[in-house]
Amino acid sequence: MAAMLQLSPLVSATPSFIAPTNQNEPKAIAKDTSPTGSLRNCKTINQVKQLHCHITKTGFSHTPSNVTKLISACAEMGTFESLDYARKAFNLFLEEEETKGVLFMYNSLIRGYSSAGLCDEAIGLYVQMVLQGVLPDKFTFPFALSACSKIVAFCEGVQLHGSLVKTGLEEDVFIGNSLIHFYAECGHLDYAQKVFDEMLERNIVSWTSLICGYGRRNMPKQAVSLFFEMVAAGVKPNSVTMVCVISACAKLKDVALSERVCAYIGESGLKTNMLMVNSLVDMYMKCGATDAAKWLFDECVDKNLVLYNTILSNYVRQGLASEAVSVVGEMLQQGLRPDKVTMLAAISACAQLSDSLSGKCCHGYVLRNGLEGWDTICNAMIDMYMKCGEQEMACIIFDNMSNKTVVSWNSLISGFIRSGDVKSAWEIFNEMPKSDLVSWNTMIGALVQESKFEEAIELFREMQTEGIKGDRVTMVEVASACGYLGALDLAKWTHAYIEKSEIKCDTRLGTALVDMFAKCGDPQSAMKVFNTMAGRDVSAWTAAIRAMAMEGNGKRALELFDDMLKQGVKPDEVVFVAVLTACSHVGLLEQGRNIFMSMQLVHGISPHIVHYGCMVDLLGRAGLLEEAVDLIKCMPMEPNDVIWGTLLAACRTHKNVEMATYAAEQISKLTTQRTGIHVLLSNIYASAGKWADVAKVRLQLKERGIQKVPGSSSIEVNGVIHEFTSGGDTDTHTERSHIALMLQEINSRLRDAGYIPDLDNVLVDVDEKEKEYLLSRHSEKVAIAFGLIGTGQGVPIRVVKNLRMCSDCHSFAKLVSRIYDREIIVRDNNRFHFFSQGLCSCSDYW
DNA sequence: CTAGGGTTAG
Repeated sequence: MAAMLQLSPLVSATPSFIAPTNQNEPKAIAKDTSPTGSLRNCKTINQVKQLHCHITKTGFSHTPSNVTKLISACAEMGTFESLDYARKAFNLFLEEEETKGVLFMYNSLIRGYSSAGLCDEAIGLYVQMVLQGVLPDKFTFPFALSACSKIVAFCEGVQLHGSLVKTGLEEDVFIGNSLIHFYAECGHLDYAQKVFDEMLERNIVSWTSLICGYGRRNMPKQAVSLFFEMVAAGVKPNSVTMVCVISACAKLKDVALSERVCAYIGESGLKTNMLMVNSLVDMYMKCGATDAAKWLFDECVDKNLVLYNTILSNYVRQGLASEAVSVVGEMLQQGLRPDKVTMLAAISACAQLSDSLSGKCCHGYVLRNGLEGWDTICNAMIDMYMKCGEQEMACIIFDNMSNKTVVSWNSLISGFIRSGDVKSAWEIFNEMPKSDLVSWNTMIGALVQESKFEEAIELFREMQTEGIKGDRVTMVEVASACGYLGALDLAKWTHAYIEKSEIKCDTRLGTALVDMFAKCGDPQSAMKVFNTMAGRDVSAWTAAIRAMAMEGNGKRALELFDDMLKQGVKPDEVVFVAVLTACSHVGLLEQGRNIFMSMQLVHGISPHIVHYGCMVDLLGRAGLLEEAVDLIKCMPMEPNDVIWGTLLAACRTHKNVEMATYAAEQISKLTTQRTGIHVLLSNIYASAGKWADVAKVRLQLKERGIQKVPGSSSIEVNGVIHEFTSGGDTDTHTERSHIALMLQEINSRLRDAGYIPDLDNVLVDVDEKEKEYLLSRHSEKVAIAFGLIGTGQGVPIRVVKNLRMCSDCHSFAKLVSRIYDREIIVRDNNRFHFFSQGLCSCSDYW
């Protein structure tokens, strides 16, 4: 403390710390008759210095009253320089004088430091004053507490609370309000509420502080109900209260509730000020009432920078980048200077539009205005350059950052993943000093994107051992991985994990869970999740409809679609794909036709080529190949390889080689072709025994370097996923001899029951014996055999196959389900087959 | 003396 007091040497006439004054400063002294009194009129620190110098020369005495005036003038300015000047004058005074009158100086300085954000200084000064034996008063505590609130200095604030209880000041309403604010800012709403409850006297600030506290701690419901409680208690809100409660409404995204709250603006006769307009615009934007927000915004005559920034950030958040760009234009026209918040939004808009030219303009503006010191700005630029495909530029910014945050690293990682450079992403992920939840989520998401589902789950486990808990985003990725794997036990575990960890299941996660259970062949669980979901949007309904479609329950899928329409959910393109797929899976021909017609006529949605594909599939599967071709011919767009491929698949089902050849000819005219189509065509020729044509197609495949995707089936046994590839990969499996024996046993029991292998399904030209052998090694058969070994009686066998199941395997599974009295569920690449007692849920229509 | 607006990555 002594050292602190000796910071400045004792000076008599002119204080040594007075900097040379700027003679061009407006003269505050000019009309002055009482020199010390005019200190408070000073607008700049140089005026103060000049005046101070002047009155020191003319016999200024360092009386408590004079020094207090000097200090409060400086503290009021709140600049580092003015505070420094005040502090030095104060220290000087402390050395000359006793403690008389020093309390006011402490109060002014603590307030100055606190409002300038120099909170540590403010708290330090409070400590100094107590050590010096100066008793804080009812003004000291609010200043000191506000400093503690700003830097979330919980322990210090609690000590202050303790001391003020001793001084008996806790009944003061200002102090109570400061305590509420302090505890709320520290996240202890329980303590804030307790202070509020125990207050003997409350005013509007008490209510507002608590409402604001709840709102900011993401408890907007409590904030709004406290507001209604306040109104019911007869307390009138003021504009600050309204700003707080409106921002809570924005978080709830509830327009109706917001309107109820806003009714009090009129009722209280409150004049709307700039801050209120701003919070209203923000609220309407966040509630999705963009038109209302824009109307208010346009009505406002003297828009300020913050209002522009509000609408701008919201446009960017909603992905309306071009709207944002036009707002920036308007703003520049009004002569407003973009600040760092504006630039943040502008840079994000450039990122969304992949507009590196405008992005570079923003970059230039940032450099010219010295905004590159803000890490958020640099992070946004990294993201922008990455999204514009300029990795080098992003890396330069990253390398030049002196204060890299975890967001900087994460922006680089996600940028590399987006550009397909997963290797670099991994390097950064492993290299970064501190990874957070977002980093892990990004990497897990990348693995899911790469179809490395087991690795994704593995990384999720690793993340937990690192002590990082998953959130909604993590679980959406994990659920999606489970779905692709078709691993029901893992899926159940994931669902339980979400419930146990109290992860809030929002619409997105709920939808992911419905999809997961559907893909794992558990439509009951899928529907259970769906039925408990709160805000079901069109994608949630789509997931449920798809679940029913995959199960082959076309009727229920259509019922769900009807329910959705009845509940007023607007259908989109995607849901029609699910509904039409459901129709084609069970051959609901008329319903499918009607729904397809209703798309344009009732819902105003023009069918996309995908929807035509669904119709071709529906007609083709039903054997109406001619009608399918007619539909293709009158499509408003050029048919692509998928359309012809769908027709080709139908030709295979109905063994129409002639039309298959026609479809194949059409495909060969197209420049873009998928692998699957060639394989399909060669399979059709193979089934028909046209081995010369098969060879031709195979040669084409080889020439283009296209490889046939090998059939592969997986099955989860005791939490481990076993994968079998068609054509003898069982050799690598540890249970290979068991599986081979089991397959032999199954085949002989099936043969006794009258099973004859359908050799049409073997697509290579070999002798009968060899065909039979190859057929018996289809991956789903191997997986079923392994399932029979590895699981107990009564446990359903669940197999996931990457390709469409062949008809021989289908008959095989039906028979096994009867002879071994087991439920078998096979998910192929687009639907499920539930085998039980010799029958399949698809009634052999698939 | 106490309460209030806009902020990047998954």
